[in-house]
Amino acid sequence: MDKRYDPDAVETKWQRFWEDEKIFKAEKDSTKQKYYLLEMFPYPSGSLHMGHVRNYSIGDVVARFKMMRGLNVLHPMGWDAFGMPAENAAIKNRSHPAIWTMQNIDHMRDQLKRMGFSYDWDRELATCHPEYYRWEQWLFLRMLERGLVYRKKSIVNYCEPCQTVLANEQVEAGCCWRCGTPVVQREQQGWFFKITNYAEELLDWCDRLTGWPEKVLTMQRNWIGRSRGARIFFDLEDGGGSIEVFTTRPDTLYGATFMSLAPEHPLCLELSTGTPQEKQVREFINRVLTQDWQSRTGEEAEKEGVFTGAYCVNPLTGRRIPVYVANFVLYDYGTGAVMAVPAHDQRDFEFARKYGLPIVVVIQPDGDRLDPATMSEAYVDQGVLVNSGEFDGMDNISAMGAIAQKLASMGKGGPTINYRIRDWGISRQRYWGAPIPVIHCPKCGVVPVPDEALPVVLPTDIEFPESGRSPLPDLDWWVNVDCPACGGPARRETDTMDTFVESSWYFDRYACPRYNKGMIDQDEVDYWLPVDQYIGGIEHAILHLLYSRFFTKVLRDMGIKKSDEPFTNLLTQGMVIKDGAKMSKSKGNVVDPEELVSKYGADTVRLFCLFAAPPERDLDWTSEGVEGASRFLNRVWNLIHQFKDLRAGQPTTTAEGPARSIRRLTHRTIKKVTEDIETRFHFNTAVAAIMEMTNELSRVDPQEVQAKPDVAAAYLEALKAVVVLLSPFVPHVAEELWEALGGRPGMVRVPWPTYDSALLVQDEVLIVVQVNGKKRGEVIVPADASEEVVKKAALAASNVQRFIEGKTVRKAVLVPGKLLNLVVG
RNA sequence: GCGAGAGUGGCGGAAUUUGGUAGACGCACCGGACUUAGGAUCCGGCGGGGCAACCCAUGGGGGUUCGAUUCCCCCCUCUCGCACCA
Repeated sequence: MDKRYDPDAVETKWQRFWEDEKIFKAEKDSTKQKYYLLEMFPYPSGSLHMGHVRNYSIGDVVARFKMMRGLNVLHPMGWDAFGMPAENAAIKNRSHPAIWTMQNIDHMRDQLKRMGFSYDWDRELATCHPEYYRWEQWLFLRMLERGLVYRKKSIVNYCEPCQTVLANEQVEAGCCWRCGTPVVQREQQGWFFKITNYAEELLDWCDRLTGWPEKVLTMQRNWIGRSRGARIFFDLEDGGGSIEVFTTRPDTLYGATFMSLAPEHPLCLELSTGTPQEKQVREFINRVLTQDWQSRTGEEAEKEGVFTGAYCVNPLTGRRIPVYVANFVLYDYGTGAVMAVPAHDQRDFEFARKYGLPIVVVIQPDGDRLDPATMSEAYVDQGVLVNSGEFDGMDNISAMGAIAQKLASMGKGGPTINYRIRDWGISRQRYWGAPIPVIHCPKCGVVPVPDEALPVVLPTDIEFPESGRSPLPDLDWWVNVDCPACGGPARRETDTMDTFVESSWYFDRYACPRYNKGMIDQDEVDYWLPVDQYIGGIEHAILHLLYSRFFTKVLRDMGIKKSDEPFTNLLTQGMVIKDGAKMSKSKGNVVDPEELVSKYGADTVRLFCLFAAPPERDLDWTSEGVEGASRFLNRVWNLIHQFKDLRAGQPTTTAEGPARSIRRLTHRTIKKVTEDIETRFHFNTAVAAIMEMTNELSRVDPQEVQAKPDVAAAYLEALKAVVVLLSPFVPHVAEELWEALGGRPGMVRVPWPTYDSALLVQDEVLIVVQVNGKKRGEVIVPADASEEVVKKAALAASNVQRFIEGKTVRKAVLVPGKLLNLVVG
């Protein structure tokens, strides 16, 4: 394979070598600094797409680079193997989700291997394997013991086509994150993880995740949504308890003139039942609750409501205020009830105007007097309190605290912090997922499956029903069990866990994938975790990344993991675009990686992915660009083969001349490539620098290389550098060329080159001469020339003279080694 | 509406970290060489205007500076995220 570059032969050869030699096997070694590099594991959908190839190519550069830097690198791969597409495919092909999944895994594993990624395949795991999810079930039971799991009846998001409940995080703009169908609300029993217990910590740590993109942190902060305010109890007029509200504006309490409840709020019906309002309230609630999400919350949605017939009492004014049901109040947020202050909240203002409710101004802006009768919108800014009893005259910011304190002393509420984040609903009425390990006993209630009975294996000996409905509830032999507590007849839980549960801790399991004495081998996890660099798509900015952070904190608090956070650094890569749109089957613009690899080889495909754009940006796919990458590799191949028999000693040159220029080029490029990879992940500019270097090397006269020993030595050093610098990007062809140059196979064991800064300095430098900031000439001066010397040379340049003729040089600004600006006037 | 990011040749993108020759590298295109042939390869050109000296040019407008793609202010456009959050 000497003459022509044959990617297929080269790649097969080296992939076999890496596998045979177990080059990428990672082992704990406390004497070495570890580096845990992780890319988000794929869902085994059938075959690799370009997004995967890009993600994993980026990761592979980092992995190989860190290996060459001498770090002990853990770079694992596995499968996010539970999930709905498997069920859909099973229905379509009259097959079984497990078979479909396993076939896909086999195919995609081959594809990954064909790409030459540096994974330690001995650590491969699949989340649908009972030996994986048994520990997830084990953790579920521990969380249950610690009160971090609970079951409740609640109004949940339900996706009809997917026939399952969705967590809040899994609803995007009112639609299912997976299939895009609008979700409907449903009341249902389900299991929840108490992520709200960690809301505060999850938020606080956002400030300490300095290795994460600000964009992702902002999204997480908004999702958690902390707001400072007060809780306030409004007693119901007719005895019978009170309505609790949360408000960020306790300073406006004296202006609260009515109360608004979310239609889902149980009090709506409770309060109206038996009153003349009952019928109207029922009709209103029914209408709102059956409305789809779009029309209820869309921009044009009008604020509407109905009086419930009940009154409650403003705790500070003692005034009775009517209780309304209002369509714009969210049951999910705060307490599902809002004190309405029409003068100082735009929604309440509109609502009050519509239904003729009183508007009381309690905040007056500086130098203005608001009049409820003439106001055209709510006043929401700062001001001084009026109509507020003892608080009159106080600025509203101070009043927030003062009023909250007053409420606390009255036992009617007090200062509080509210979070937007809800608990994580993990129940899924689906088959292809990890069974929730509990048993329902008519006598004992919910009984945990005993640890020794784990795993609760998902029965695979089933006929998958065409309806798509989970077969589990109908599997009598599986469902009917003896209660572990009383021994009486009982039923298994038939909900399975949200598949995001599996992906919330797989990175821990990679540290000890075959450990069978527990979920986590602490020694291994303490050594490898946290993940030093995580790489994946931005689409997981909230879901997966937030859940994983939560799990890490739970495991830490259980004492089985030390890290506070799972991922120290996060890189979110852009999408792969073609013809201006994301690659998708429906758009018909998909490019199949497998076809490309068989046409050009994996190295070319990898190189293009890395060269065409920096990782965080979208990558515009062009077939011409791939051709370009392929051409470059051919040029490198030919260049190396032209000189592979060159024999030369160690380069030692220091005197100016061709050898010195070549060495300067080499060391300049080493510096550039190293910095681009290490500090910025700017692989596109790193590759560009190597291209520039090879371009310059091919311009050197081969006869001169052969004839002069010092040039030959410098040239050989340069060629080796090109190959080494390229090796993280295009590892197969690099190994082949390295071997041709007499190097030992296994380039990740070759130390990454360092540059000699002494070689970067030049004896003579080019100084750009500007006159009044515009370039007027260049001069070459000795590198150590004084300002006087440079100035003299500059003034002597003929073009410069034209621009200063007849004028005085008022000032000269010298940027050493670069530029001289003459200010004339 | 709010928040974040981005606007540079025909295209993808450099230079923004530290203000210092704008357009690296690649693609496309044009010309040439080799050739029976070239869609292979190699060499050269390639922001716009001008014969040239030069002038203009980094979304638009202002500002700071000897000097601004880079810093500051205003505006426009695009992308992404959130969107009645009380």
